[in-house]
Amino acid sequence: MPNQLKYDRILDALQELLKDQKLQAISVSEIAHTAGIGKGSIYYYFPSKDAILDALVERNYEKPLQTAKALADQTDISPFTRMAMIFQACRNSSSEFIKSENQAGPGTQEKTFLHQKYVNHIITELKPVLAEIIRQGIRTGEIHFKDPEALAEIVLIVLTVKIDNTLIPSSKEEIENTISALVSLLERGTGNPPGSLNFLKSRLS
Amino acid sequence: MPNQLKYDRILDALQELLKDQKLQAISVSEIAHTAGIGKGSIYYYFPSKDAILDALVERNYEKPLQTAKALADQTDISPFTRMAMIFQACRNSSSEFIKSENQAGPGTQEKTFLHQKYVNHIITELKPVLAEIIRQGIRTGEIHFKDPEALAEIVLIVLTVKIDNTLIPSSKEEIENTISALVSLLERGTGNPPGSLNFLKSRLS
DNA sequence: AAGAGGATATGACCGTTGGTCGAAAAAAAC
DNA sequence: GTTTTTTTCGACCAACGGTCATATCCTCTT
Repeated sequence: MPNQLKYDRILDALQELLKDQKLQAISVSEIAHTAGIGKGSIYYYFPSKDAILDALVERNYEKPLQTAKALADQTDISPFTRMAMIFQACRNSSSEFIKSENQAGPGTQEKTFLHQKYVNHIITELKPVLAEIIRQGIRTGEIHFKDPEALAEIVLIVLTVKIDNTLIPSSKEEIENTISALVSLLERGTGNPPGSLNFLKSRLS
Repeated sequence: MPNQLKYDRILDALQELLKDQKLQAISVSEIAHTAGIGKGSIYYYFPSKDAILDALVERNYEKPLQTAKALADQTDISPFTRMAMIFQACRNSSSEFIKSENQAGPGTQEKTFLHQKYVNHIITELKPVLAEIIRQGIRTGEIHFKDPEALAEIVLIVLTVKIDNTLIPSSKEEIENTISALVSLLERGTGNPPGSLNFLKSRLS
């Protein structure tokens, strides 16, 4: 909080360095040098090296998450439309930040917490929102399901894991197929006619 | 390869130490000492600290995966029973090895490759097996679904992510709920009567 | 204008780490 | 028994994350 400028400078530096190195290979001194400050200053703004990564993830996903959260209260929009908007928010937020080259070999496995963090962040933040939307859909009779929280979690897990595309790297086609299958499962699982949720499938960037 | 005994001793040591420490907190010297050998010898068997972890993951998931794979050909057993056995295999393999204390706070995120590896390994290895089982179920009319591969993937993603319990740490109760919801979704999504797949829910250890 | 006092910034410094290496010990080969 | 190869080892190294006493800056008060 004290000096937002330096704080951001540090985050920028880490983001820059992450583009072509794994986290383990980046030293705190390196971050400090890239940010144009002394190493000691890093620890004035962050308690640990890991905390910098946490903050970076936080910063990059704050905006899409906030807009997604705002949807929960828009009760005038159909639950399914709002669900589709959340789907879209997930897609945008991921493609913006994590553009890792998926080189083969065991080297890339170090950048994974970044992805883990992304998935974790999105799911935990979005789950209550989506659950609330589902709950509203249940109330209006548009959705039939017993446990809104669990359904929200299932949807978000599959969605984020597939969209992130790091845990189980797949072709674009496979991703589409899985999401299509998820939508089919949702339709039948929530008592909706086939094809009624098709708009959820809309293109992946 | 040269001396399988020492090799295994090292893996045992790491496994033991992982029970109550995160990977970063375990030093190579510590592993060596626990294994009862000199530090230098570690590097006679493994090229790096991370390679030890890789080997450990490999060793721990080989057996349950092999047995799960063997199920694919057991066409005399009902597809649902075989699915339940795969569910069980996932549970066993994870609970056996990954017993992380899920302390709150952002500190624990360093052990993540281990979990990422687990999830990735299980899903990619088990997906064709489960898909084949589902395909057989479709052929016999016990399951109604269009895309067996995608369904298998959805099931495995939710299952492993929840069972691993690292991406979205939850209480045992929440895990049960999510899996119950998945089963409900499966029942209705595959044209089966409610409750018919209940045995898939069987207790988590 | 002076200076007191907190906020900010820093690099030398510390304990420890992952990994290397030459040499010793053990085993194998002859 | 002697050479050769495999295996073991801990002292050693560079580099790391993190700490700290000190230094600089900024803002008030007088």
